[in-house]
Amino acid sequence: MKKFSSRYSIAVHILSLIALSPASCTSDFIAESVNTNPVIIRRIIGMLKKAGLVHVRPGTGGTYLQKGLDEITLLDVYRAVEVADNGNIFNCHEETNPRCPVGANIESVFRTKMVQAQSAMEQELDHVTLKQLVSELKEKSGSI
Amino acid sequence: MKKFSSRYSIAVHILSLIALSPASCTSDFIAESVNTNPVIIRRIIGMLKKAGLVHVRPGTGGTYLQKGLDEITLLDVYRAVEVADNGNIFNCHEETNPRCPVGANIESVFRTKMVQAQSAMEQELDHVTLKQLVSELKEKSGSI
DNA sequence: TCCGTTGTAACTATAATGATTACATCGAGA
DNA sequence: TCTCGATGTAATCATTATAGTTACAACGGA
Ligand code: FES
Ligand code: FES
Repeated sequence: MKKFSSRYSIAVHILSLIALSPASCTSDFIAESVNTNPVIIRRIIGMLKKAGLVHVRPGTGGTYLQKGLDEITLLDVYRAVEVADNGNIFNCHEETNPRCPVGANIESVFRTKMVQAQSAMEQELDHVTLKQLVSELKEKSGSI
Repeated sequence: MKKFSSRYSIAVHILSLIALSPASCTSDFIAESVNTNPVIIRRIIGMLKKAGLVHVRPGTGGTYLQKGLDEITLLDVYRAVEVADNGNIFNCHEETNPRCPVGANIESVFRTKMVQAQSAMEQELDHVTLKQLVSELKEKSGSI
């Protein structure tokens, strides 16, 4: 890799904007705050919708939270958009030489350790709700 | 992203093989266990060498650990090969609209949370030494 | 001196990402 | 009912990381 897709930070941005903005949040409006193309926004909103985090008013336009701010954690958002193939961020090279004791067994040992490490990260994300994040945002920006 | 590069799992594989194999570990020998091209192995060994984890006998051939197995953690290996640009695995979209309260402030708030999550993962990796990993490998494979 | 090995450069193919254009569809309001 | 703005989505393109491969100079022990 290098880095995760910026889908994640954009998704958090979108949800925060919806939470804070009194205006109707169309993809054009959001795109202006994020500073990207509206289609990028719509794609990400599509994933958030599929995860049950928001609903959209088709035709008329506008995206709205489907849950309370304190019911959405950063982990929920992460899961909604990250799409780490089957959820694992660590890659294990496949098809090692089975006749070598290391090649035959290292995969399961390595994988176990990686699952632990990844879980530690995800638990951390699970402890932060959008409510907390948005309140920190408000502090920094004075008011909206 | 999707996933981290398999460089990481291959690096762990290489170090484990060196620790367990009585034979001289040339890139060809290692490549056969990992089941890939020797050049891939040499590239990764180059990174491990730069990190001070192994040394190589040029000319003659063979790679050897430069530290004790209990002095090398999975975090050391991760740092040696992962090259997550400047070390951050989470991406934050840049150049948001500074005139929008969310765009102006979300980056620093988001970044703080991500650093915490990433640290939790890295701490987990720091708690596993190659010694532990290799001993688990031995258990699974009987003996070498 | 020979010969196997290392260290790199160069090239290719594949895949993910981000951006963009295009357009069918929807739905509220005139 | 018709219009108009918004959504949903397909298609295309440029950029970048990765993995694999060939080629070859440099090294150093036998
Ligand atoms: S087999 Fe996955 S670590 Fe080498
Ligand atoms: S500015 Fe980085 S989250 Fe939108």
